[in-house]
Amino acid sequence: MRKSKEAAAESRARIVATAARLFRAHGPQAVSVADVMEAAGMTHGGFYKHFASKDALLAEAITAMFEEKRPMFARPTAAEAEVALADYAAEYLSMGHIGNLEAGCPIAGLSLDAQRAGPEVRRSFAGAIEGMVADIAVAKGTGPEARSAALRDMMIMVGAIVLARSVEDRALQERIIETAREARSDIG
Amino acid sequence: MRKSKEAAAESRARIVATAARLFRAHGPQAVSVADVMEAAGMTHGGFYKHFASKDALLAEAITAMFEEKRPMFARPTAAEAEVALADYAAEYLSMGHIGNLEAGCPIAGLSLDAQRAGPEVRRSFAGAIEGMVADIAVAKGTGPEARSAALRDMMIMVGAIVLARSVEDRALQERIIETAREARSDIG
DNA sequence: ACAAGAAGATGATGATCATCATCCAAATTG
DNA sequence: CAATTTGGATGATGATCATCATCTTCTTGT
Repeated sequence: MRKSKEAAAESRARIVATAARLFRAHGPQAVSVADVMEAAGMTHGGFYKHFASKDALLAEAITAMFEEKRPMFARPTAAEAEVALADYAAEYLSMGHIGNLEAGCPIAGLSLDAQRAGPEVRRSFAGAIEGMVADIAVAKGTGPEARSAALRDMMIMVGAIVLARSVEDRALQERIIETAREARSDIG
Repeated sequence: MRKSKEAAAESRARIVATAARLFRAHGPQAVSVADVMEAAGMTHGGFYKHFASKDALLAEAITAMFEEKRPMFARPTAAEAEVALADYAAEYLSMGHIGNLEAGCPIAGLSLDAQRAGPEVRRSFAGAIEGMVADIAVAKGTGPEARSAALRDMMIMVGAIVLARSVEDRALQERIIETAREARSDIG
């Protein structure tokens, strides 16, 4: 049955939000279009009324994931950005994040899949990361130095979560997290 | 037709080596058993004479990937290990590595897939990483400090490659590589 | 109010795949 | 050298999936 314009837009948003969770949790290849639609409370049939392809949904879901994170660290001034980033890093480098595939960092959880996907997906991923670098650089001051400092932070955080998730020993995971926190503050 | 004992062992090894390349390059889900067998010069039929399942092959391929890398950094003494690790890091943090999915670092190229796979695969991945941490710690001296230093190196290297591959701008990739090199030497 | 159109449901379709059953020929074994 | 294995080939099988066609029911522009 037909839905009103707002109801349809709501459906569409629900599909994207659901996909953002499921794709991160299990990987896009392991989640079917029907899975997403069912988790969003619909049947598979309506999908192509909203999206041109599964890849198109993935591209949108990726954008949504990054936009969901952005308020946590993006601030207009260096002083505010520095505080926000510190909070974000504290939450990022935590055992909770390791277990939280579903709502965790898309770089740590989806980057390999994005790299292997079509150009549409790759571009949406790359664009989001480039925006994130710029946002984080605000916390690091001005000039090219700030950009490098932002990259340094990001690679430590992403590397730590990827590494920690790959390991099974909980004590080692904690050690990795702790080491990453120290590395971040050692470098400044 | 039946093959001699050595010929069969050679076939098996070729399957593992081929899988190690293909799985890294395209992801295990995107590579079928038939793809691997064909690339190894056989038809799909013989596969289950060698392996219990696709996951069993993936687990073995993962072990093989790590063993292939081990000679590049593992050394018995701290002095030798330090030199070998420096060489390895120089090659690791390079543009060539970014483009070389097929023979690159399995942590940077396959960790998400391993995390999502069955327990057999996860265990083989986790075990290999734990061994690698121990090997790299040799270059960092003794005690728990060495282990942390090894982890710090690893997360920077893995994070840098994951991040660089996710981005499309070549100049930014180079900046990421360069930043990672500096971060490694800043920390020591 | 009515005609046109769109959201979403139901139900194909064609492809791909992991795994299994069989068969064949060469290699072991005794 | 005969009997028996066994590596590998050929060819199902059953499942899953992305995508499409069609139908129904409601919304919306007129």
